[in-house]
Amino acid sequence: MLIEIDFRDKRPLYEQISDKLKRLIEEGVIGKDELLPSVRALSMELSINPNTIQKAYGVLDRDGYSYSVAGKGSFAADVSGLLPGRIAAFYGELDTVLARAPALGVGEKEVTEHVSGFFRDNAGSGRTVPQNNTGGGEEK
Amino acid sequence: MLIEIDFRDKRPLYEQISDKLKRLIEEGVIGKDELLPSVRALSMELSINPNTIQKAYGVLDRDGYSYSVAGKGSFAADVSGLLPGRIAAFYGELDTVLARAPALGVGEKEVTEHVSGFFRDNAGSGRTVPQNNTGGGEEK
DNA sequence: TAACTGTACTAAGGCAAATAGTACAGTAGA
DNA sequence: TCTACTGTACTATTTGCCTTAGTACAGTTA
Repeated sequence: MLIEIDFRDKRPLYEQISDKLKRLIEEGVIGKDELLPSVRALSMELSINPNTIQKAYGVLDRDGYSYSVAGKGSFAADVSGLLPGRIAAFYGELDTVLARAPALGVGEKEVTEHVSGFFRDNAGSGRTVPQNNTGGGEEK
Repeated sequence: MLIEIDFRDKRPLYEQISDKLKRLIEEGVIGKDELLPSVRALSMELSINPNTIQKAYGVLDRDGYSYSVAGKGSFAADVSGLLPGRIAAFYGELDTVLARAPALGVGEKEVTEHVSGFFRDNAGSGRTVPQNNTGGGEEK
């Protein structure tokens, strides 16, 4: 299934779930206005209390990754507007990791080569962000 | 002082303390076989319960960053043997961050330029890992 | 001997996460 | 309308981890 729980992960369940759903929406695996699994269905599938799923969905709504309609369900939102912030966060996390390089004796050359290797290996799956859905999705 | 507590950080105090001490030892700020502050002294300085400091020191010992001798104190260990593992972990974390790049539309070019900028800005503080202490330090 | 060191306990309080159960309003199809 | 789904909002309880508090013991050093 799309979502799997790692019980060795010390992070809260609701955080794992919301994070994974965020990434699926970011990557376009769950498209704009697509119906997310219902709270109760996902709770049964993962054998997790519905309240925990509800909390995860509340985070998604709050952070702009989904919108919920009582009686209908929760739908993936248009996240194109979140792009600048997410890109800034990406570079911030990158800096946090890079900050440890000097103490490890890892220089710019090694990092650059590693980056090249990464993009070479992921050339096939390197899908561009699906941000050109303008026009097709009507607000339900 | 070398160690400061960030009470806005949601991580446990003992984890913050052990992490900061690890980095200080990694970077050579605390040299091999150098005496760490005592459990009680650090607990008073940070206004934290001694048990919390003790727990942090236990983590350091367990992870090979220090060795403790009852009656004498805790000393920074020789972490040169940990380098390969730490470098591997570094690249692992780097890959985790890079994995989000494609979905954000961030390509190899942008990442490489950002990396160059990072190393350019940190040129002064970019100290090489102090791994050539072989011979000087005797096991106490 | 005195003052330090690390270490090992027990006990208690606080807090967030997670579970359990119930209830209510809105939607959609038979 | 009836039924079954949907999200949402509560309260209560349990669980586990973190932190504090206090005490105790063995080893080291001046």
